[in-house]
Amino acid sequence: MLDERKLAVLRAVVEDFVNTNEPVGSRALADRHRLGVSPATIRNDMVALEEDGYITQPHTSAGRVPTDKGYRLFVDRLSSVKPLSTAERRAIESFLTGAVDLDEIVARTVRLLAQLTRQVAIVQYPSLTRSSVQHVELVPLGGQRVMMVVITNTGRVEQRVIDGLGEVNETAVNDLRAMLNRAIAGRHLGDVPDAVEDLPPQVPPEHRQMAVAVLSVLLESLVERHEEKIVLAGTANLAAVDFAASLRDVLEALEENMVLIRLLGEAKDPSMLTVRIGAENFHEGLRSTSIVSADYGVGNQSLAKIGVVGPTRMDYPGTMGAVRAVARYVGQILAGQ
Amino acid sequence: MLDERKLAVLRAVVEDFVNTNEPVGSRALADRHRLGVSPATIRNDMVALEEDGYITQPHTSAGRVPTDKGYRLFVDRLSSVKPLSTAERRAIESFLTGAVDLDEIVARTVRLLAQLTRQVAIVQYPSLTRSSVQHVELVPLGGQRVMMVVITNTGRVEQRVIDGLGEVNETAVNDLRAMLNRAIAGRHLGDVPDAVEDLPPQVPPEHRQMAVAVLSVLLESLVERHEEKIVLAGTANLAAVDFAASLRDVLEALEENMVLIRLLGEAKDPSMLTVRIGAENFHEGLRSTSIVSADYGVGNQSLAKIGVVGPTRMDYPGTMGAVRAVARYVGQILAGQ
DNA sequence: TCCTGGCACTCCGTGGTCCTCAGTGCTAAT
DNA sequence: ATTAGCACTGAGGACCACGGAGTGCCAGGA
Repeated sequence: MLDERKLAVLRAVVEDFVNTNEPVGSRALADRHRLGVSPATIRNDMVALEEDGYITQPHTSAGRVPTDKGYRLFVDRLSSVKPLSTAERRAIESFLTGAVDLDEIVARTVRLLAQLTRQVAIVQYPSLTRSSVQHVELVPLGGQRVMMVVITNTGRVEQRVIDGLGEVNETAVNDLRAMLNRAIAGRHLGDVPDAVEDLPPQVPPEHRQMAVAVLSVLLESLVERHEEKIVLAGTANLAAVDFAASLRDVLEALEENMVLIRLLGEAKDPSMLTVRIGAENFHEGLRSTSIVSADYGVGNQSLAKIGVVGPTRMDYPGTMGAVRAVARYVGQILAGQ
Repeated sequence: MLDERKLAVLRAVVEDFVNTNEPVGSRALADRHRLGVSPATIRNDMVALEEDGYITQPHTSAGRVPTDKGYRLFVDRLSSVKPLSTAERRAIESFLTGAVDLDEIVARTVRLLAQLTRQVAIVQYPSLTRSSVQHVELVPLGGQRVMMVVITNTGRVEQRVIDGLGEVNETAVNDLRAMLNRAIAGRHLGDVPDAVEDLPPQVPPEHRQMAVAVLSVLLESLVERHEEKIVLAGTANLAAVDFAASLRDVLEALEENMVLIRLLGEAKDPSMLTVRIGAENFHEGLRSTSIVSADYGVGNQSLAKIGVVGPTRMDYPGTMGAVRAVARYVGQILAGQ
């Protein structure tokens, strides 16, 4: 059905269209790529490709444009991830080193990725679930309130004020803190529920109410808010593109954190590059965009995702290379913390 | 020079242009507004207004459009802040109540403001400088590291890891923590430098190095990062507007936090509404936008600013009303925390 | 003195026509 | 199977005419 040459034609169509943003015709193709055949032959191949739905014509006497299906084939079989230039690698390193805390690492990463790809970059904060507890701090705030601060090994800090505990006794708080840390320091957050299960009976009855309240907030804060935090950069790069959908729809989608989280979350193969093209995205406003995403983490433990959103007409090999490289570097930086 | 009627004409021009986004002519003005004079008279007034630079013509046979100077006069003398409808007030309340922590208050506020004004909203986190210390926590992390967590009365939490302290002695940390809290709990952050000045001599010599290191990081974290944090929402609303400058430039400016901070910071009259129109903004990309900003705070203590960015052609009275109302509500919410 | 109706003028935007041109599909020849 | 040749198609640009909105100016009236 699709012989070697037809595939070469498809590849050429994708590459040219990405470069020029104009429908590409058989003559231009024969000129720019050494396909070794005449425009007429290319035309015949194009008819076949169009029948199979890989390319399409905006109107009768125009050149061809890849369809989502065409891009999909291109990404899967016709291209390879483009490694970064050494200049780009150096840029990454100088950009990411010197960040003092997690917030800054994330902020720099997202800006770096936006700059490298000239598109919109998304970085998700390291998931709490997969990291482990470094320390739990309980601070009596006066009145009936206690502030709980959970510090993870990825440098993330989660804080919550717990109210309505009845009388807060300072030594009771100290005891509870010590007990908590003994039970869960060093554990993966996923293991925390099991680890604290049998704590309440060990607390003297007069403070048990407080202990239960603190534990329930602790557990709640681990499950509830774990993967919510996301950062964007490079939205200005969208202004240069003309979308089939209105720019407004795209910007609106990007402001919905829940949408982005789902987008990143839908990776097929963890720890691999994932590419979702055009209508493969469930969200209306993102029907004419593609998303390239990857996991990052420490060792082979995935902590969260990063990704890039751009027009379906994007430089897939280059974008994939940038996303992969940045994901790796961030992992290294986090490991070094 | 500018009699009552000319001012009325200017007001009418601004209002109509904001509504229709089309140059407004003398006939349309005479029809829509009860000015009590004929189009010819209005034309004469328009000539005067144009000579004084308040309005201008895109081309010879077109209607008039307000200039920045025209908007300025309109805002200063010809309009009043428009109070919100009761429906809008109710929306604010239901939107802001139920937020559990500072992050959520800020996030909800910025989205609320974007929604009310249908423009881009900016909210600055409450300044550390003007709030006071609730508690300082020091947590030994093992090795030579200590984590410092400063909790303020506005619910903000500032954390820092301090490294390279030499041997970290647990009791020394406990002593230092107690001493620190005695010295600065309840104080305004601005007073902290004075309050800790005479602490080092009170620390036993063998732990003095650690104490000095902790103090210097504490002071540094108060001055350095105090007003950096800013949140945006509603950029999608920009897509509907056509700017003189390219949309890209505007989006780029909005991504530069430092620019936004300066913009908000340049309020003339603290605790009042500030409006900066078009070229009054120092930043290139924002020459065709206006910014309406206001302080918010608890009592008469200003903590930070909120603002709205939109085209110079914006509904000033409505926007000002929304900004003022939201600023007040946020203040109340923060006070209740 | 100020306002107004009338009038000639200007220029934008629209719609129609024509033409060019890139690109196609088809057919016949190699 | 490939290619050259050719007729056909539709988008887009140039050109033009025209209607309409809006102006500036002037002369007459309150």
